[in-house]
Amino acid sequence: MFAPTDTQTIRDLIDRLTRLAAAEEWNGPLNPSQFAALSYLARANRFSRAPSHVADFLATTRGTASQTLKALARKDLIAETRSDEDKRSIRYDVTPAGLELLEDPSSLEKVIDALPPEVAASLASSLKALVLTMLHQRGGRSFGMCRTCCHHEVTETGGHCRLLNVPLSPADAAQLCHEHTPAESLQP
Amino acid sequence: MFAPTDTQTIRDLIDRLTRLAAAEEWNGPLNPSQFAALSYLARANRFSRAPSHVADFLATTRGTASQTLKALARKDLIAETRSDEDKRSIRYDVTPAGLELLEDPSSLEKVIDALPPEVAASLASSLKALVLTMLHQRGGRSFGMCRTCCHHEVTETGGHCRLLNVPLSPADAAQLCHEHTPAESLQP
DNA sequence: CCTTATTAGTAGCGAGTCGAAACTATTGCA
DNA sequence: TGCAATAGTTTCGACTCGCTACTAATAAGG
Repeated sequence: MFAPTDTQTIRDLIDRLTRLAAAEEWNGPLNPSQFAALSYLARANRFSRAPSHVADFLATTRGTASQTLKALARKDLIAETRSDEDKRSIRYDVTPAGLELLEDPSSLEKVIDALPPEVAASLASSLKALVLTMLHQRGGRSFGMCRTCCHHEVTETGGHCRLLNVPLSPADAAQLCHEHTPAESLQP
Repeated sequence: MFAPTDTQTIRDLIDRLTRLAAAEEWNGPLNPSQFAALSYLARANRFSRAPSHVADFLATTRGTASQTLKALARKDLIAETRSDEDKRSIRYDVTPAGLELLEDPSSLEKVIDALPPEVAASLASSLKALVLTMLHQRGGRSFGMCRTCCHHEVTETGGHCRLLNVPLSPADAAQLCHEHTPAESLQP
């Protein structure tokens, strides 16, 4: 009487997990959206910290992202920097106060931490596959790390991005980029 | 140079998956919360369809659940029934229109459907473990099916709930119950 | 009995999400 | 030079969400 794993079951588990995390989480003064935006900014490289990039990452609109970022800026967790080359664009950097807030793990993170490593690895790869498929369907960007990007090139000093034509430090190469394109395509 | 699967990575994937689904999803006129509530009501047994049960399941407050249910009732997707035994309590049943709405799968469900069965099974069991641990921490209920409950008893006519002392049809035993307590505890 | 919790559900408040549309400023293109 | 595309913001309306205060019904204890 083994039911084949129900699609709805998985959908439901993901939904409940997110809700449970959201109910418990509220990292300090932040709601889930604000936390997700802050967490993204802390991991994105300097070319990927504009409102439109945050909107892309969070799968929302620029308008909504703009509001969320303004809320974070009001709390001094991020600071805006206007670009010189393109006077339209803005970059939001995480302040020390923001980084501090990101340090303590949420209850969900603690629970994930307790998973056996091989279970965690398998879970991560399944979820990654789902996310990539969803992204592929909606034409969204993958936002991976530069070192897994097809535009990334390893040099003797560190790395180099062929697309933006800029040198990348090892720290840079471990950050998320909005131009990221996986080096290996989905069907190998 | 294999990074051990990062806790934050998994947290982030779950979050992104939910956001992608939420952005795409919007089943008809429903937002994710309303859809989750409707989906729950369709799967819950007749003892588990009150606002407080929905609140428990969605890990929110009774106030919020009440509003969400009122919104669904305004759209004639659920109908309220007042109890005779306890004049305080209300039960919301899904209407034919509500059931119809639940039929077409969301884009996330389609993507999950495409997973190889063994991957889906492993994913489901990992997620289930995470959800159960989170629930255990916050003292929440598991909302499983009667047939996996420690109060459930198999009889010749179908099943029986020792807790509520009521007979259960096979269909009943496959629904979610707010009194559900797993037959096997977490540490066997 | 009668008083006093306790429980079930609701209303209202304030902050915030979210999509959509309208709007400014800047840049790019032809 | 002009027009379209782009970056970001603002405003609107519907809704979520936690919170507090509230009503009504039930349960418990004297």
